[in-house]
Amino acid sequence: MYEFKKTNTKVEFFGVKDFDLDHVFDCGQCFRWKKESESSYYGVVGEHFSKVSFEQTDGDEHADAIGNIKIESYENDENFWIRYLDLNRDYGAIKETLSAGDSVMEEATQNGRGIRILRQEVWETLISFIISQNSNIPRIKNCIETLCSEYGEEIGLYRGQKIFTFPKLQTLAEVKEDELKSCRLGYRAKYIAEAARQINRDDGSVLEVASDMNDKEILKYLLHISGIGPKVASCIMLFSMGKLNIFPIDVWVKRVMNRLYNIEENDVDGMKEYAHKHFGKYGGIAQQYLFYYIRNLSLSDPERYEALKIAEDYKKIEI
DNA sequence: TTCCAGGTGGCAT
DNA sequence: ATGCCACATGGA
Repeated sequence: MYEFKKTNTKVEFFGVKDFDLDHVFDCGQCFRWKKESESSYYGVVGEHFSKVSFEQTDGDEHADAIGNIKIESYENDENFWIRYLDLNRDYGAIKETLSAGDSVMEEATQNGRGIRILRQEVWETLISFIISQNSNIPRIKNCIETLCSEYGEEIGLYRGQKIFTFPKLQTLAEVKEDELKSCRLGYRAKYIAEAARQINRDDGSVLEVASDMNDKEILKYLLHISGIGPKVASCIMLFSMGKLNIFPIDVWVKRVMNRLYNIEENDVDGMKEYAHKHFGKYGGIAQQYLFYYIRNLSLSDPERYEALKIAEDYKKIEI
């Protein structure tokens, strides 16, 4: 178990296991953390500019590293960061469980070692994943950054860059849809304007208590909001409500489930069933390993990734 | 140029 | 319930 130390503007955790900053911030679950240097990222949590860095103290890069996390922020409540970074969960044990008898997962967990499922703010996650639909990660980041610079609050300057908070519910609920279009959100501008008004009308505090509701209730609430379907709802539940059992299915997960688990590409129910049966309460973590794995493969080793496709085509021909 | 990207809403069967 | 298709935009 780790130890911690803090001051007014700093929180440090020592001896943290199963933690890799790049994998945490770059695995596709969050969009606003920016890499500043090797092993250091900066971003905004709530109202506070924050800088997170990791120093490895033991193990090599191919093993599960042990090291120290340093957070420089006026958000200096260690419990906030423990929850945000999911530090009290034994990811080593989870990886072992998931990998038992599953060579795909063995490779995926190795690839994504040090991933932690963040517990992000519900409102920010909700809007971010409405934006994410039918888009790609670089553009999602751009859209969110523009949205923040237009409607967020400027809280400082860092290395010549203005730093903004994420826009508040009230702010977006009052914005006209036409105005939102200047953020290059495309057709999602309408969804966001409408979603903000709906949530505001429903009393925004539902988002604060949502985590305590059961999965069905949360899903029902989220699905009635404009621009939120099954996939976006799943991501909101997984990345902001601590519902680690939820298994979001997007194009990449469809690909990996099809090519490596041999499930029909459009059989979403079959994939959910498989995840429930084999990944159980850690379905969401498994999903993130798989998502990060297949996406990395397509970027870093296109030949091997394409080979999976070829294998799939060949299988079809055989049948 | 055309195709695709962490899908959803609306409409027709 | 299930199957299409339009929807904005930018990068490959």
